[in-house]
Amino acid sequence: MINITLPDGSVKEFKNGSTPMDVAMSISEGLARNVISAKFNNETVETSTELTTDGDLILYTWRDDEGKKAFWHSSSHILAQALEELYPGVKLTIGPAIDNGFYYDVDLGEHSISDKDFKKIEDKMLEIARGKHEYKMRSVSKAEALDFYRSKGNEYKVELIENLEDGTISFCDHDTFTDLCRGGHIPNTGIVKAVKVMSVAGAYWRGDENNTQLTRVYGTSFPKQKELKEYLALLEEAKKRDHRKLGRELELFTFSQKVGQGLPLWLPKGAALRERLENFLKKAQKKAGYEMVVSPHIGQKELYVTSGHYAKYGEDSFQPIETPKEDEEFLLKPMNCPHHCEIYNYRQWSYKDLPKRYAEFGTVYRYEQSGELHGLTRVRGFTQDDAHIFCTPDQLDEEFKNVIDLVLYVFGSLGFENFSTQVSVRDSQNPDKYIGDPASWDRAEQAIINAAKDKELDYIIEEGEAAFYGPKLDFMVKDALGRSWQLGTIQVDYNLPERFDLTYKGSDNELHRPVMIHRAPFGSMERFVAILLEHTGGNFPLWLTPEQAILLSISEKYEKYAEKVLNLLENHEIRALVDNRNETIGKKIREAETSKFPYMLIVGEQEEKNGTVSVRKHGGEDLGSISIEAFADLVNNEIKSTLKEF
RNA sequence: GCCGGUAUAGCUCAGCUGGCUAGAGCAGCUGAUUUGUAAUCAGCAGGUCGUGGGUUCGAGUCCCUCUACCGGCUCCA
Repeated sequence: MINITLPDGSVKEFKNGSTPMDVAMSISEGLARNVISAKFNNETVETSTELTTDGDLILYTWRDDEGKKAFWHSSSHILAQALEELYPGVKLTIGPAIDNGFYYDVDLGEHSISDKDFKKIEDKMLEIARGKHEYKMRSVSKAEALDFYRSKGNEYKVELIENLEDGTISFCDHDTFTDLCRGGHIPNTGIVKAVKVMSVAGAYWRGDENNTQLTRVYGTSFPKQKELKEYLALLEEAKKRDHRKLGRELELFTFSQKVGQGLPLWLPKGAALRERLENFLKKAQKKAGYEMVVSPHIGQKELYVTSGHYAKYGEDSFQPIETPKEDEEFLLKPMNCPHHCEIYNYRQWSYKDLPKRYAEFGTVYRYEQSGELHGLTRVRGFTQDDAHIFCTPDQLDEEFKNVIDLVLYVFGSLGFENFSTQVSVRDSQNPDKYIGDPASWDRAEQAIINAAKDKELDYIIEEGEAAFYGPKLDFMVKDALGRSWQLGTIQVDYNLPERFDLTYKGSDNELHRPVMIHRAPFGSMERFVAILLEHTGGNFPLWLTPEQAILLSISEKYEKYAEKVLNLLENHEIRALVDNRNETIGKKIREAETSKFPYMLIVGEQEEKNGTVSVRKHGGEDLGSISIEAFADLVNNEIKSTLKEF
C-alpha cells in the first residue's frame, strides 16, 4: 500500500500501482470525469501513471492552468498527427502549449499552408479527437529513439534527442501517432471537443535566424464548443480596443505611405494629449529635482563612435547624412544619452553638485526592421521621456529608488495596475556581448535587485536581456491581445561615463567617475499612448482626455445658450465642444457616446431658463440638471481624485 | 530582414468561376424638419479598384514587381 497526500492535507491509503485517475475516482465520480492531468511529488505525471511510492498528489481539471497546459499540449499532438496525415513527409520539430493554446513547428518541405487549409486541418483534428485515443507514455532508449527519427529522415528530432540523456527519453503514442515527449497529457483525445487553427507563421529552428525557417501552426482547443465561441468573441472584443483602430476613430494619429513606414503623424487631438502627458511629467520631474535640457536631432558620427553605439548598431541603422563639405558625417540621433553626456561635460563638477538630472523629451530615430513595425508601439521615429542622472556611486541606490517612485507615480496616475517588472541582467554564457568591466556590472545588477526588493516590486530576473552597456529594470504592460510591451525603463550605466570621460571632483580633491542612470517612465510617448489607449479602450482619465464635455443643443433655438455655456466652461478650464448641428438630440447623443465624450451636456428650453446644463455621463448615467458651477466642481473633483501631486 | 496573408469611396465592407457606364451603409454636401437622453426624411456628390508591368478580344477579378498594412519569427541602443 502507498500513502497519497492530497492538497487539503488529507492522507489516503491506496494499492501500490494505483493511478491518479484511481485516486480521483475514490474522491468522486464527478472529479474523475473532469480530471485531465496531475502532478505527483511536484513532477508532471499522466493520469494513468502507476504510483508506486508515498507522495503528494495534485489533480488538475480544465479550470486549472496546469490542466489547460496538459490539454493544449495534448492538442498539439493531435495537430501534429493531422499535419502528418495531410502533408506526407512533413517533419515535426516542437509543439508546446502556450498562453491561449498551442503551436507546432514543422518543416513542410514542398508543401505550404495558408488560411484556406485551416478548415481541412481542423476537420482532420476533430476526426482524430473523436476516436477517443488514449495517450500512452513509454520509455525508449536513446538508440531506439534516434533510429525511429533517423528512419523518418527527421534531422530536427534527431538533434533534440542527441542533446538528451539516455534513460530520460520517452515517447507518447496515441492512435497511429508517436511523438518524442516528456509527458503531461489528458487521458484521451476525445476530451478535445473544439479546435481552431488560428494562424500560420514562419519561425526559425531553435529561434536562430541563421537556421531553416519552419512553419509554425498556431491553434487553440477547448473541451466545449461553447468555450471556443466565447474565446473567439473575446478576441473580437479585444480588437475593438486596438490602439490603431481607436487612434484613427478618435483622430489622435495617422500614418502616411508617403511619409514612410513607422513614422507616426500626430493629429491635433493627439498632439494636445501628448502635451498634457508631457506637462504632467515635467511637473513631477521638477519636484524631483530634474532640469530640462534640449539637444539637436542629429550628431556627428564621431559622437556615436565614442559612445560605442556606432560599432554596435551602425550597420543596421539609418546611414550617416553626408554634407557638401567632404568628410562630414552626421547621424540621426538614435538615443539622447551621448548628447546628455556632452552637456554634463560642459564644465567641471564637484561632488557637492551631484546628482545632476538632465531631462528631455527627445525624439530619436531607429531603423527598425520593416517586419517589426507595429502601430505606435514599434516605430522608427519616436519621442522618449528621457533623462540621465549623473551621480556618485554612493548616491546610486537612493537615486535608483527615487526613479522607481517616479515611475510608480506615473503608472498610478494613469491607472496602470497590472504591470510586471523585469530585471534584465547579463547572459552569463556570452560575456563578450557586453561592454564594461564585470565588477561594475556586478555592482549595478545588485543595486537594481536591491532597489526592486526595497520597493517591494513583483519582479522577475531575465538573464541575457540586459542592454549591451548595462543592466536594467523594465516596467512591462500588456496590450489588448495580451502581448507584453516595455513601457518604463531604468538602466544603470558605468560605460558611457568612461567613454565620455565624465568626472567630478571628490572631497579628496581627486577626480572621480560618476555613475549614470538612464530612465524613461513612459518609455516613449508613442508606445505609452498606444498601451494607454488599449487599457482604457479610448476612455482616458478625465484630466487627459481630448474633450471633457460636449454641449448638445436640443435645437437651433438654444445655440446661443450653448456657446455661452462653452465660454463659462472655458473660464473653469474645462475642455469642451458644442454640437450645434441641425440633428435630433438622439443622434447627437449617440455620436457623442461613440466618440467617447466623458460628459454630455444637454441644453434646451429648461436649461436656458434656469441657467443649468443637463448632465449625461458617458455610458448613459443621468446626473440631472445642475448649474454650470456645480458641473465645473464635479469635473475638477473627479480630476483631483485621480491625479495626485507627486 | 524572413514565413504567411491583405490592399475596392474619408470609414466599414459587397463585387461568384475574367464579360455592359464598379455597388451598399455610415461620414460629407444641399434641402425639408426644430427635435428632450444611442441613428428624422429626401436628393446630390464622391473611386485612374495601392504602384508598375504582363497574360487576354476583354482584368477590380489571373501572373510577376514594388510599396504599405495585418499575424508571427528574428530583432528592439
